Amino acid sequence: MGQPTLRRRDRIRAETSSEIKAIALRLLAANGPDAVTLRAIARDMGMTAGAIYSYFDTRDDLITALIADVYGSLADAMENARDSVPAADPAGRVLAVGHAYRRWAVTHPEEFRLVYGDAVPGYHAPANGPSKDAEERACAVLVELVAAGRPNRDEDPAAPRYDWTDFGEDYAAGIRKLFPELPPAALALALRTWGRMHGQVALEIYGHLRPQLVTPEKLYEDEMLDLATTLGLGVPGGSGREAT
Amino acid sequence: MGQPTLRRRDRIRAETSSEIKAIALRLLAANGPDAVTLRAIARDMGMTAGAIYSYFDTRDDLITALIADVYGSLADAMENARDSVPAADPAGRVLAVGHAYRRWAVTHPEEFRLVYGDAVPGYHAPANGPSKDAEERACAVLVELVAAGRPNRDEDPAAPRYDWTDFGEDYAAGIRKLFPELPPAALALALRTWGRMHGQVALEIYGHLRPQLVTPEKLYEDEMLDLATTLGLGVPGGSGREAT
DNA sequence: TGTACATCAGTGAACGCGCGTTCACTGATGTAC
DNA sequence: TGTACATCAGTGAACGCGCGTTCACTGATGTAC
Repeated sequence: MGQPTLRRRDRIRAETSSEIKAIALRLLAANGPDAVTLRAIARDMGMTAGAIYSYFDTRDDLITALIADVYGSLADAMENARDSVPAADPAGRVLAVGHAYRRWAVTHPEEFRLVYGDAVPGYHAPANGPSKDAEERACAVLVELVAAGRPNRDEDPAAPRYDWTDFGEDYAAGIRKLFPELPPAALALALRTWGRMHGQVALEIYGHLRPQLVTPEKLYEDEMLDLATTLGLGVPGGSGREAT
Repeated sequence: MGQPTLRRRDRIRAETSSEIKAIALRLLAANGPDAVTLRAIARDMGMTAGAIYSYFDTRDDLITALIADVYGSLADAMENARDSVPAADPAGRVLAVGHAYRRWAVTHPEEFRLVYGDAVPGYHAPANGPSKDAEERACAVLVELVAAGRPNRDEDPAAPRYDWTDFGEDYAAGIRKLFPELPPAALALALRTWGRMHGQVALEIYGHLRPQLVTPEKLYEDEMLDLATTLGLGVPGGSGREAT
């Protein structure tokens, strides 16, 4: 029975690999991005720095894996938020997803910086992007929100301004496979939605809102309500067909 | 005549100090934040690293000065944009300022990261914020934009939700001195405006929009048009009183 | 069950690197009379 | 105008630091018969 034992070694390998990432995250959250070094991680694990090289070829590979994990957890949070509100209440879903985005960022500020800033000094992301999957999942959630409002937005003057050549080829293909009937303007609106959630959150996390504004969540709430209106989704709690 | 010569020394001091910052900026723009080190700057100037210490007490002091300068240039760009459109066309002003914000960021991506991200590894900003003046100038521009739309926004349901205790004391005081009749809800709206400009720009600069979206300026244009509507400013080119 | 061999995770010491910062000094520039 | 002194910008060598990465090695774990 060579299989079970081989599997045992593999399992231990996978566990150690996870532990490396977990400790890297802990260091990131506790002491900021500068603290995430191979030596510090090894120190925390009671290992030698060199040992990490049997798990990750390079420091940047580790960071890349970290970003993918972290981005995945943000995508999880967004998906969970979406699923926590019935599809019949699309405005409610926008609010839920929006607040999940901010909530996640406020609870995981260093992770937010890792994904959306240049948290780690000297890190260079691989060419194809460090975490295409998670980014696509997050995007899909937004596209779904926007798509729900389409019936109320048909007269949108901006609609005819977009066609698929406005988007990256691979990216557009990926999204169209998930939403075959989606018009390009809806994807544009989804990206605008993302930007709108992102703006206030980024300002808050990077400390540009906090001393000046005492109640950022109130401001964000207003922004999300206005966003739901822009998307033609009516008012939270409604069916999405009843316009304001 | 001791004065003129004393002034000469002072002038040379000021010039060298400026040159240090200029070279730091050049390094930042050319090679990214990791390249901004005292040694690299000194190397570029044909000086010794230690010499910089007669101009800046510490590396962080230099970075702080840099941020203040850079933020000031962004504030300049915003003020110029505002002044390039007559006050009678408030929606046009929103578009001008919005595009100036993005334009500046796209032309100075590293500087944008310096101000709004954590560009420089190991840098810790001073307690009172590295560039309160420039931030206040930029904010004032936005408040002015929002204030211009007030007549058309009196029925805004969000208006009564804010009072001055929602804002930092010093910050509120500074703004109220500039705009004595401003209601707190207008300041809230100004911060939301900022967030809205910032979101898409930050995504673009940090590379989250670019491969997926080919025409970010088009998307941004739409966002700014919608923003002008939200602010109750009507349509660019109009007087601001004629609602859509 | 027992023995000979293979695998491989982790060691520990070393490498070269560039950094911020300090300090005793030199030499040109400016000052006072 | 000339001389004695003060200022002070910049030198150059050194400090200690922590980093990523490499490599020959050890010793426990697993494999084959």
